[in-house]
Amino acid sequence: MPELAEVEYYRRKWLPAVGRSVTEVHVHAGSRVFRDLDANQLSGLEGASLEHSEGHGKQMIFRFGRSHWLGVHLGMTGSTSMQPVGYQPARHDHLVLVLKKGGALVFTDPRMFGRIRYSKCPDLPEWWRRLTPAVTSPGFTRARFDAFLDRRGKAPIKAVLLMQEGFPGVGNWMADEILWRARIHPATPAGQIGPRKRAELHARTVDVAHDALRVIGNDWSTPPDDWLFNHRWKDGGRCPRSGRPLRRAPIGGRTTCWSPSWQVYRGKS
DNA sequence: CTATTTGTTTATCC
DNA sequence: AGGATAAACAAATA
Repeated sequence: MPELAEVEYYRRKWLPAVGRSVTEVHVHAGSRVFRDLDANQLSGLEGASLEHSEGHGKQMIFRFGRSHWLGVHLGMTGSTSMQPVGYQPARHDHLVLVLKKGGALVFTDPRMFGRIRYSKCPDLPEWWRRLTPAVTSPGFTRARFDAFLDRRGKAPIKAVLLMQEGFPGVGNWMADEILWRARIHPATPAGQIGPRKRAELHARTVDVAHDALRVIGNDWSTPPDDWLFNHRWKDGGRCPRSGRPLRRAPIGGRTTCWSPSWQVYRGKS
């Protein structure tokens, strides 16, 4: 479920706990969400208080005390929540941080594609520092964008937009929305897109990220009907711009929705 | 029972 | 060697 804006929405769920300390750590040890991490290490959070948090693409990081870093990735079905006093962990809760003045921070994920990271170190951990520039940051330059597209020149642009090292936070619906706004056919090989269309694609990527954060990131509002978003999963859905039927098919390994009458550009020029 | 899912990693193919 | 693609992961839902 979560892409850039949904991740921001969930990250905020834990922010009311800033300044409060952890009294107990409950883990579902051995759960896939911990991967190579020994979940027992998380007991290091006991006694530390939540101090700071950042989001980046689909990743979030929470600092406890001065040197405890907790990373959360929601995968496909993960979510974070803050629960009231006396909360009883549910079946798919993998991490529960009980807070000193009551309540708990919870990470839940039925499918376990999500991931919890933990590091104890003075500075930002390596897995956070190596992230590439956010699409909403000044570091997301045309030069970097061009180099990335050229390097993945044979892959369909839809697949390239989903690559987190180039477009952190972009997921399936955002990629479709970006391509629809830029009027580029999703199967277009990335290297076949000419400079004018690249400028369009770069700009629309930034727009969709900002729009998604504004609309979904705060309170998960429903986007307006002039986005592709509201039409993409409906059978018989129509393009808000051309009024013609939308199409769905797997491209780049993922179900893709586009407007054949609107997204006519297929490369070159 | 089958097909679907807004994600990532690994294996395999080219 | 490095990029492209498919499979695997696991569970809920339609």
